[in-house]
Amino acid sequence: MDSAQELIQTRGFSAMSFQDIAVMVGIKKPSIIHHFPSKTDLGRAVIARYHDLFKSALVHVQEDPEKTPWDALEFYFTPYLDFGDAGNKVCLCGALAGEFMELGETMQHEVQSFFIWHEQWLERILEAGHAAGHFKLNKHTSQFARTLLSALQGALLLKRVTRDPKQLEDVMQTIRELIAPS
Amino acid sequence: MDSAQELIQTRGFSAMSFQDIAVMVGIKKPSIIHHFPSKTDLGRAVIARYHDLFKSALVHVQEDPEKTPWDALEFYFTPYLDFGDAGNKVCLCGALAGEFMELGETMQHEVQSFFIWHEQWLERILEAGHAAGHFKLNKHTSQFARTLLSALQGALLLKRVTRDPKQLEDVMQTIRELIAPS
DNA sequence: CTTCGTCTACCAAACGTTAGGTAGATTGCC
DNA sequence: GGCAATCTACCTAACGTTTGGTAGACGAAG
Repeated sequence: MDSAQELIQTRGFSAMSFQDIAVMVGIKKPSIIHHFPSKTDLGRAVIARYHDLFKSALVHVQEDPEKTPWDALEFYFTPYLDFGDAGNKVCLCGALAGEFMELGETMQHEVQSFFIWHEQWLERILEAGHAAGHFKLNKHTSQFARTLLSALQGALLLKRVTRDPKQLEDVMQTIRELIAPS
Repeated sequence: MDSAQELIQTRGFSAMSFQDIAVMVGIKKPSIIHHFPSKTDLGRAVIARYHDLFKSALVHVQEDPEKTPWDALEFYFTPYLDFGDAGNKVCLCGALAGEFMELGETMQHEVQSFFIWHEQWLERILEAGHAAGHFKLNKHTSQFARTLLSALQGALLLKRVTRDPKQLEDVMQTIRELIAPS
């Protein structure tokens, strides 16, 4: 599943094959199919694992009373920054969004849930930070959460294309300045 | 080329095949290869045409003395809005960015040029609007241009995934409010 | 003795690409 | 004007490879 996820993030779901994974893991193709009977099954499993990982990490930092909403937001950025070790990895679901119409209903649903959950998490964090006076925001919290998520996903794609790590850092810094109380 | 572009925007470059195009156009597969000897050739041609279309349209509105920077920015949004007629089309280069590592050097360069040019165009418009007092901006025009482009590309992807046209409208409205002078 | 993970050996379908050829329009030359 | 060479767009047929997926055998472990 690690190999599958990496292949999706770097080359895309359509371009990923059982054979590619087999070579990376060191076993033969049918052995992989034994565990994931279809490509869709493998895709679903990878997305579900990815989603759960984010969920537990984000909920954890959100419920920690010692963490400010700023900490939560910075923590939200870090996994995206960490993708930078390879430099050519984007968010798993960002990659899948690019070939969304090719995914089949079940996987489409899973990607959709990922983004909807993320949008709502961001909105909650923003609202909590606003209520506590940490963030400066107008009333349209939901729209701003959408913009933030969009910008982050777009920045990851553009970072890979332009080969400029600053692409992501600039976007993050811009967001920080936009919500920092004057 | 119209069919090829539509297929890339909806299903992705890897998933697009000569056969698909052949069926849409009504001729046979090798006849298409007669015009575009390789899949890469076809891809390059489609990107170049797309890039030129944007370039001429954007430069035109930029140089029109009767148009304010606001008009230019709104005009910049419209082609992205027009993709909405199908509802499941994203920016051509946004789709290609998702499978960037699978594209081969020549196509990678073409996609890269597209985004770099766009980023610079946006920066010029923002700076002109700022100088003329139409926009409210801090000094980091380049970073904001990057954020704007990222948000736009991300919003197009998310719109298709969430099946919510408001996804794009919300992002556009947020951007307008951010740079509108108080 | 059954279950599990892996294997070899296949399959049909689709892929990008090549080869060889046909019909019709265009062009240069007498 | 007539004629041959060339070009263009398309065709059928097949190439070798890769795809997702299947069937059945093997050894190890409980």
